[in-house]
Amino acid sequence: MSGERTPRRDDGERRFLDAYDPGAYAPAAVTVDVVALTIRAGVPHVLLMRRSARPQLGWWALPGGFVRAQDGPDGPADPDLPDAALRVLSEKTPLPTELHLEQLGTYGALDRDPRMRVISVAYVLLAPDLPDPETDADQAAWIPWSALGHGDGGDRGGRAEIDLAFDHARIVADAVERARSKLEYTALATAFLPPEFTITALREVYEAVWGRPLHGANFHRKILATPGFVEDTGRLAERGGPGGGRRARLYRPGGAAFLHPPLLRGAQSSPAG
Amino acid sequence: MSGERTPRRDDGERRFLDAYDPGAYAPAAVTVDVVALTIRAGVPHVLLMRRSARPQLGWWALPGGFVRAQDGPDGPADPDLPDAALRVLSEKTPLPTELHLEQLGTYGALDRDPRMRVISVAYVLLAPDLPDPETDADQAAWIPWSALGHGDGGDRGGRAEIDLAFDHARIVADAVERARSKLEYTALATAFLPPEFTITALREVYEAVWGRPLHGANFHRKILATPGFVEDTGRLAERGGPGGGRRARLYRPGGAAFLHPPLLRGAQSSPAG
DNA sequence: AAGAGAAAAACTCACTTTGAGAACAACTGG
DNA sequence: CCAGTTGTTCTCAAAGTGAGTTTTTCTCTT
Repeated sequence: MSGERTPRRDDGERRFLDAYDPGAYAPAAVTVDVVALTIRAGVPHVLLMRRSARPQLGWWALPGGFVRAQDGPDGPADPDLPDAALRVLSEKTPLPTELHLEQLGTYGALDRDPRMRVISVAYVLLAPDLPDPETDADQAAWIPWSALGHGDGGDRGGRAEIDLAFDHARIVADAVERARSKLEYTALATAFLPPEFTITALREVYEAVWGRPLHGANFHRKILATPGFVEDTGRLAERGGPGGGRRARLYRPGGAAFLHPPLLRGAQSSPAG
Repeated sequence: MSGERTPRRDDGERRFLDAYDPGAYAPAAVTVDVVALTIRAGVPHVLLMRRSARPQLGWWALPGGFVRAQDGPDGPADPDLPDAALRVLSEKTPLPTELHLEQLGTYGALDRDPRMRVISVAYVLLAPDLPDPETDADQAAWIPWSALGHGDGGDRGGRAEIDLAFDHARIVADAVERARSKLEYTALATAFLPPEFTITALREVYEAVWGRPLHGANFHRKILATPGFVEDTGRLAERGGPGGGRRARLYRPGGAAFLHPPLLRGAQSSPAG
């Protein structure tokens, strides 16, 4: 059992905490930045905002803001970092009901913000096609990855057309790589889709994120052979394709979080020779 | 090209920065905690320290400390977070020349430290068998994972004998899971070994971290078939096993960071039937 | 020096998974 | 009804994996 070598909190502890002065340390500003990813018409996009304040006024940047460490005039403290990420993002764009949020990493280089030492905790949000942000008109927009230099799967030679503020280009690059590799080992691709979807729609998510075509028949076989990835609803899509075609079966996400075995991007290749 | 929609820094920017007051935000304390992992005699260990200050005086905890946001009386500012992690750890134990350091995640729940809002950036450090910390005698020690409830590969039913301070048990659990999954997809196992090693030593790393035996012959075949995992030195180990046995070939880490295809823990199974 | 036992490395074989393409089924639009 | 399109199933060769056996080369003992 526990407890023998691990003392419990006692009166001395309580007295210490009452007398503690939280001002006696070198502080830093802590922010959260959110890399919101979605897929629109088969093309992966990231949500960016034009900075409306200095520094780097007018540059494209990730939505973000300061973590509320304590209760204050702006509102109550953020209970945890994911709460801060969702709060900050919801202040800029409406949030979908279904979403996946995960921590990406924390960036804290001395010179990453010219104002002061800023430690930024970055989050990745995956969501089905979201409405255009209605707040602030063209101050926020969904930008295709390709405009940031992440066009193809290997990021080979892609040059960015848009420069981002601070070190946000690096953060977006890390988020894109995170999404690409997570699709290999987890069932996360369904986070980009509505509650019910076809295998073809699922394949198009993989193709969009990885930036290359997959073999439809093999993909189909693999998905159905992976336990817990998808679950058959028993129903069919309303219509076939616009130019004809069989109606596709509808699936919903299965319970599995991880894929065993994984769906490797290095292995599966294009149908075109 | 860039620049058309992205204004460059101008005089207004410079004037803004000169007038900026860094005190006008709600601060939080930022710390780094390091989960140092190594393998001693086939058993994975983590470096823990007994807290010598309140709160939770006397409890086992991860080595850590405050990030130096700016230059101050204690020393110069940490240029980046990894620098802070290495500085903090080197203050408590000698560092090896070869090591792997990667960010694990950031923990910032409101109540994780009773003193104040503390945002902690956790790092994982993998290193070959390190000497015992000589500073402070029994204030720091290498503790086997099993004492923390991470004995077997699946963490099924393992109960911790040692409770950790704050949320450090959770951080260690995340680090252990990170190490276990990284061994599947990367060549990181060599970070636990000296510059030259045998395939058997490499297999023992996997067995220690995953907590289960692997099939030696298949492991051998798989390692040699994975391009860039290891590189033959052409030399042999000094001696065979203590009770006889062929001398093993010596390898060094290959250039590859990722394994294609991966070495899955779910797939490979024990030789005993 | 010879032989028993031990460890590393190579080999065998059945089974599974994968890549590539062909075939079949079910639909749309004319 | 027909041509074209899309979803689904099937086939087959190649590659990879799990399990066990065999061969090689050591150490230790007698």
